[in-house]
Amino acid sequence: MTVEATRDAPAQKPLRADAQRNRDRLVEVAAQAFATDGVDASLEEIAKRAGVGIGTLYRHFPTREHLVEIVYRREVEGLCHAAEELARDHPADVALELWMQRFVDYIATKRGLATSLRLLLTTNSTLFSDTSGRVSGAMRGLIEAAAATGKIRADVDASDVMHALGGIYSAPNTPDWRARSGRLVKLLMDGLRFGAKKAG
Amino acid sequence: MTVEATRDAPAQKPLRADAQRNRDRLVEVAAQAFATDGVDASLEEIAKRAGVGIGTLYRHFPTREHLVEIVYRREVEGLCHAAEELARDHPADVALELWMQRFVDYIATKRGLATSLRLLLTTNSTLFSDTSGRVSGAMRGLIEAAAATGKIRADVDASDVMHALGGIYSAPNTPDWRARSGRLVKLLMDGLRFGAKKAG
DNA sequence: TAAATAAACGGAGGCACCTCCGCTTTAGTG
DNA sequence: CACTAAAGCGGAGGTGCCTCCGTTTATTTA
Repeated sequence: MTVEATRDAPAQKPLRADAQRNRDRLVEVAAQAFATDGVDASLEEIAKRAGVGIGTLYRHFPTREHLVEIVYRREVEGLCHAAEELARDHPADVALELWMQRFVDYIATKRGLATSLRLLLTTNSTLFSDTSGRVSGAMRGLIEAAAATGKIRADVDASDVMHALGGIYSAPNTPDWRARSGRLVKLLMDGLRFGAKKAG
Repeated sequence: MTVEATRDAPAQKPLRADAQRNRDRLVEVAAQAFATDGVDASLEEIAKRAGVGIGTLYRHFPTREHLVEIVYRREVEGLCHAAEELARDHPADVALELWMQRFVDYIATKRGLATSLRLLLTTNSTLFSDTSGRVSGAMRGLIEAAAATGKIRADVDASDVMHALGGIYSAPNTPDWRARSGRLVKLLMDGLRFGAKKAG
């Protein structure tokens, strides 16, 4: 109840240089750890690998969920950024294919974080809308570009493709999941290329 | 991979007398502990208070969620049983009112278990359908009885009342939540009694 | 009732969580 | 540069989780 310059605009002031460094390092290491060992990766281990004390980790991320959320958002960010980059550096159909392969990795991560994410997605209502919108937006961009340049058939849209990728979300857990998903993407691409420019 | 009389009909054989005793005791104590301290109550403490070792607790309930689920189902069971009992021992409108007061306790518990339950309800798909059906069924019985005997107005049904109680679920967490909910029930009952037998 | 056996018990031990607070580092100021 | 306040660091320590396995107890059989 102490009255003390209660800040109401929480436009967080920039972190001190060392703090920012540590924070970045932590997220980096955590992303790796979650990917390798699942959401239950030891936070103490993460702190150690990032070369900081456990206290530092907890100051930056008060709960495991905070850290998971940051890592997940970063993943989404990376995926969207990759879309732009691939679009710049490759023919539209190749960009789309490469991106979908990366999308498989994203799903893999998402599955790894499943338990925590489920909770986060029901709790933190903005998380779902933020991320799913961004991802499908990135995909739409790639598809429209590929269709516009005649590299893939023009009679499909982003939601069709997203739907076609649905299988990746579901039937899981086998050790060959990743390989299978890769093949699914290839298959889908063949289908998309078939008939390109024909229907135009 | 050892082949060894794999039982396929898991009609669980009755527990040994002492085991059953311990199990009952654990659930009892856990219900109390969860109500008092929330879902994060110490399992070791629960075991101790139940007079058993922590190993025993874990043998019966491999995870905290198992225990939470059992406690929750027991709560639902109790609530439904109370409906029958109250209906037997009181005039229909009084039974309904008393039952709704108890319903408030149930909601309180449910809120206490919130985090775990949310996870359970998205994971364990039968849990939701089982319990919500039973509870609203019990309520419907009481309401129809009260309406049939002319103790409350006849132009409402169970889903109306459930809806009217919606406020109890939502706006929460203030220390006077329970008192407020109690008043809400009273208010609702007055409304239900008003016009009884008039419209018949 | 005594012996045999399957079921259940319980708590020590190892690991992870998370808080707390004395120490260190940074970023300003003169 | 020297100084200082504020920001950040880190890890010891107290607590809870959960597994593992030697010991105890209920039940069955003779």
